[in-house]
Amino acid sequence: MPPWETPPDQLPPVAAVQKLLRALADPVRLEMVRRLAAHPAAEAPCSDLYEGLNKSTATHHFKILVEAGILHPVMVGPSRGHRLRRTALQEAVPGLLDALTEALAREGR
Amino acid sequence: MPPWETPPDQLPPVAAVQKLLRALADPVRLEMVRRLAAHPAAEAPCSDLYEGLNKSTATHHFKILVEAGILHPVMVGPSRGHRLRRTALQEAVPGLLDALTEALAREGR
DNA sequence: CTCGAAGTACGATCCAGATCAAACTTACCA
DNA sequence: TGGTAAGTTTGATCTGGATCGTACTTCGAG
Repeated sequence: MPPWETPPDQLPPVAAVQKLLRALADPVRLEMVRRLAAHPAAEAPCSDLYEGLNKSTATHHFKILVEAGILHPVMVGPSRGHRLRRTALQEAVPGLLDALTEALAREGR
Repeated sequence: MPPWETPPDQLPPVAAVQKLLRALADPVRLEMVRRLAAHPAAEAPCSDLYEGLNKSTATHHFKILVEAGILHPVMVGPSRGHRLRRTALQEAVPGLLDALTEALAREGR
């Protein structure tokens, strides 16, 4: 979907709470976000963020996360990837991302 | 489902993050929780928490919220109702409920 | 004891969305 | 200039879960 890399100013706005929750409520997508959040750069190529999934299914999930304003599609080195929109999320729903990642960590994930 | 009122010690445990998100990701249920959170006593009869819904559909949603550990079925005055399990939730996923209610309030809801 | 109001249980329907396979696109590398 | 690796697109399928109507339960008021 990104011809090269989407300019940060024409990214979709972070969605409303309800849509955010919908996006995060899927186990596959939650895991994607968890891995990105764990990543130091909060940035990774697509294939690092899932396993045991058809590629087209992964694309489907990425699209939902991007449209919810959670991920930013970027180029990571040679291949495509995504960046977690930490500050935008923090602005939209302060504390949400932290609450989730901490709780997931405590669950042993 | 409650013969009279469920003893607090045999309530279902608060579910894992993923299941919590699933429970909250539905517009009807999110609104139910929002109204309860807004309520001073965090407690209300069923029918105060939704509108324009078939009663059996409402029961369905309540069941999901109870099984996720978000609500506690109780007697509110003469009729049945639910209480928001604030402290249990705060223990399980600190900050989540606050983050959501604040963001919803800022959305104008 | 019956009536009505408030929820619950059950069964049926219906649709969003999760999944996959296959074909196509792009970019990099030999 | 192929070839391969990584994603995307498209189209099809299938299932979880949201919804409703109807019947049943329970409680309080008369």
